[in-house]
Formats: sequence, C-alpha cells, structure tokens
Amino acid sequence: MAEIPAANTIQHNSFEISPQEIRGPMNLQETVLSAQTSEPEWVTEGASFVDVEDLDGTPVKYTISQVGGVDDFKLAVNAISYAHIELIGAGLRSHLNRVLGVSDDLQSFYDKFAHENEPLQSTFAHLRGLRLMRGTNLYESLICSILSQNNSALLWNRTARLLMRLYGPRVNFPDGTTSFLFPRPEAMAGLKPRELRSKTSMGYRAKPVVQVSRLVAAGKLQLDNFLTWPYDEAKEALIDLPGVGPKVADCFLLYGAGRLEAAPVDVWIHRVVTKLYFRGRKVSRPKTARFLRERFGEWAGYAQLYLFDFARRGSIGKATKASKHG
DNA sequence: TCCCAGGGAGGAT
DNA sequence: ATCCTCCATGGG
Repeated sequence: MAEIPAANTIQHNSFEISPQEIRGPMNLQETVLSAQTSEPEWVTEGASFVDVEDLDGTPVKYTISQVGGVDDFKLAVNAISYAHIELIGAGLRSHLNRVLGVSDDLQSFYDKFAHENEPLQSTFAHLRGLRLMRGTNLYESLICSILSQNNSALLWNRTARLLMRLYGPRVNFPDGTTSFLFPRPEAMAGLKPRELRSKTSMGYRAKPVVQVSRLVAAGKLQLDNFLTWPYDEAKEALIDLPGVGPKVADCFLLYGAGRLEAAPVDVWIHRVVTKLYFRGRKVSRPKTARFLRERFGEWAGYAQLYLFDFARRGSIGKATKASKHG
C-alpha cells in the first residue's frame, strides 16, 4: 500500500521565465505543438503543457504556459515534487532553458536570411518565436527516432507512452498522481523483439530497438559521444546502427543531441526543398541534406524546422497520383 | 480496399 | 551513386 502524503506536504513551486532570459521572441504553442521533438510530445492541459522529468534523480512534474505575446511575454512554471523548490528550482530552470532553446538567437537567424531571394523568409512572420526543442534523454531520443521511421507522429507517440507504462520507472507525486518515465536501456535490453512487437504495435522496429538497447546497456554504445564528435563522424557512426539511416541519424543529432547543424530530410522536407530551391527538378535526399547544410550552416536545423512547418501547412501539399505520373 | 505515415535494409541496375 | 521492393501496424 503506497503512502498517501498529507496535503500540507505538497510543494507547489511557481516561478517565471522573463523575456530578459530569452534571446528574442518565443512562441511556446508553436514550439511544443510543431511535431518536432524526438521525444513524446508534452501533454496539453488547457492553455498549458504538462511534462514529467527526472532531474538528477528527483522526479518533477510541471506545467508551463505563456502569458502575453510573442515578443512581450512571460513563461509561468508550476512544479510539483516531493523535493522543495530550493532543491529543484535551479535544475528545472536550466532544464527548461535547454529544452526550449532560449539561448538560440532567433532574431539573428531571421536577420541573416531576410533577403528577398530567400524563400525561407516567407515563413518568419507566421512562425515568429518558433524554437527548436531539445530532448532530455539521449537514449530516449534515439529510440523514439527509430520508432518514427515510416510511422506517423500519432502512432510513435502512442508507442513511446506505452513503453513508458510497460517498462519505465514509476514515479509518484504529492498531488496523488502517478507517471512513468522512459525505460532505461537495461530494461529494454532483456526483451525479445517478438514480445516487444506484440505488446506495443511497433512492428518491425522492435528488432532494432532491442539491438540498440543492448548496445547501450552493455556500454558498447556511448551516446554522449554524439554531443561532441564532428558532425560527419557522428552521422557515420549512427548510420551503422540497426534501424538508423540518414534521416533518423540527423533527427537524433538535431533534436536529441541539440546539434543545430543537422537537418533531417524526410518526405516533406524533400518535397519543399525540391520545389522552393530546385524548381521541381529531381534531387536526391542526400543532396537535399547537403544543400541545407551548405546553405544554412549553423542554422540548418532551424531552416529545416521552419521549412517543415511551412510544408505541412499545405503550402506545398502532398504528392498526388497526377503529379507522380507527370 | 487503398494509401499513407517526419524511412531503412538489402539487392539489382 | 541511384533506383526498386519489402518491411508491421494503424488511421483516414
């Protein structure tokens, strides 16, 4: 029987993040809901978002919402934890700063590509304040990136949540709620792919998921290497992993490891880049990736993020049978 | 029933 | 290098 804490032990820890702490505009809704991250999307609760994190061994559940506009705002954070605010406040702040990319100098990004012959600038007005979300756990990011291949965001998010509930550490909060963190690699390494497949509907991705988990659990794959290795070297090593190709590798590097020079090329990016930058001429995916990195450099990841949203909004549209057959 | 989903692996050309 | 085809599973 779990202990029910007395109500007066509940710690409601509120604080704000001010515009002075953020470089340039911020649009929290666009940022969270742009279907980017390599980890399950935050839960929407009214105008707020809810997330659960393990901060150095201390589980914290928090809500975050934006008050005000894109340029004149504050971010309101309310944390629930058994730990006192003095213990987790600073950790949660730095966590959010990293996850939300508050130190990315968005205005300089806009200024740098504001010229007339740059198609990307047409997205800046509408997407102003859209920031690139980083993952919080390299293993989780890599597994989720593998789950996302040839899958919909809806389905891989559902599968990831299921993995958490089935194999992840259970954490309790003083408000009486329970959550599950993402499984540790050791918990996944012992599974049989067929068993995993039947329980989570992840299909053929179960095999590489288990294989990668075993490598991490055995210490044969050090994921923090990808934070510092040169881009080309990191990508090569990732592609050697089962279930990891060029797109998943770049996804992990960008969203998981926060490598802004990575630009994942999926069907949507391939379409939009082909149309906007190559006049519809056939260009391979590897060439598309190289093009993005050469044109946008340290902002390649951001360019990809803005182009992705632009494409998904219907400005480009799906390939139809008519267009496929000429 | 069909096509598609933020692709990857293995093979043939 | 570039182009097939198959791969599990669920949604529209």
